[in-house]
Amino acid sequence: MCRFRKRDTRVHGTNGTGGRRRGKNGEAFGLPVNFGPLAYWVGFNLRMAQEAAFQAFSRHSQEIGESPGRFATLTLIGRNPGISQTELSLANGRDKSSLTPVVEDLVRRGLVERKRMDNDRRTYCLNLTPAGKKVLTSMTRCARRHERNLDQLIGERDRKKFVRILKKIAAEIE
Amino acid sequence: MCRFRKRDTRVHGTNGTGGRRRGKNGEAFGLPVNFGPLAYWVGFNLRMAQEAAFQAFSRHSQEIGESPGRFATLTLIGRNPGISQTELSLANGRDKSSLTPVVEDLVRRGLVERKRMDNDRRTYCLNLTPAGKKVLTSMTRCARRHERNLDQLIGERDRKKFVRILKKIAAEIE
DNA sequence: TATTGTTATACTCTATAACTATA
DNA sequence: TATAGTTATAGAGTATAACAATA
Repeated sequence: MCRFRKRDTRVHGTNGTGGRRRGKNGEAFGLPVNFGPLAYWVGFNLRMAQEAAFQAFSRHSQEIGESPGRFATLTLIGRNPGISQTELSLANGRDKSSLTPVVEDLVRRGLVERKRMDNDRRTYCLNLTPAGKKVLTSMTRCARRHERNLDQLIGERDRKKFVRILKKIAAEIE
Repeated sequence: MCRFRKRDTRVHGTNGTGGRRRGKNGEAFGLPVNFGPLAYWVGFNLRMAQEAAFQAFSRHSQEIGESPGRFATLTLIGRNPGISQTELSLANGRDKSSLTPVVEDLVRRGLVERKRMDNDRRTYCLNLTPAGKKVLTSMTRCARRHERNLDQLIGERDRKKFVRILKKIAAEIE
């Protein structure tokens, strides 16, 4: 039988008395969910924060028809003219094969131009087209707005340290 | 023509002189990639840190044959005995349809038991089996190890504030 | 009519391995 | 042999919409 859901009773130990209340038709009354150790663990909260921030940025960037992933790619190409696909894939930590369809899409839409290197015909070098630069500019504007929102939540005083910790985790965890 | 990749020259403005050096066979010499504003933006660093931490935890939890996602699900069921699938999906912010195959898998492997509610035959209530509790225990041990690694990077002094900021982002961004 | 959970389906992002063309 | 990039393919994780059973 499973009529009521027992609440976690670690604090008071009133075994079996604290049921998840439901109406006579079984609907929950919004008894809060117990997250246990997830509530204070870094890993879980890191994931939740990242997902929320990513979704918010997704919504913003949808307005100009690009995805967050495209934004990082365009920025890296813009900042490193002539970068190769392998270098690019190393820079954002993905396999080169994952980059192929992305670059293909950017080329097809006229945002990126791809030329063979003169002295190594295996290698492509990537550059933004004028159209690509324009898209990058508006995505950057969009990202700055997003960053301002984040800054307001974090507070200017803590921001630097916060980013420093994030970098440290990215670089040094295992 | 695209023989050398021009380096971003914002600092010195030596237009065209700083090429990405390559050997005569075209291999790069490890000129560092310029990340531009990505280097200090919260959004990008949040993503990088989360991915690194997630992967590290994935490797740990693979040793006991579970994925990070399963861990959150098991914890929530363990902490909220009798929780329904809809409540569960709300608690970790996914659609209920995404939960179906997960719960199915956990039930099939004997970690979770699923019963219809007496007073609402539409609703399932979920509970851990003894086997499920055992798996949760070893996953929790594994997660605590991971958390200790993160704590070492963050530092005990900054940890609380760091988590507080993460929670704030997750709850309040947009 | 509304809600719980399932199904069918599809999309995004990613990786591995085998391949090609060049070196 | 080794490297740059492509292809074929697969897997994880997610969502939407239509649906059946129940309320």
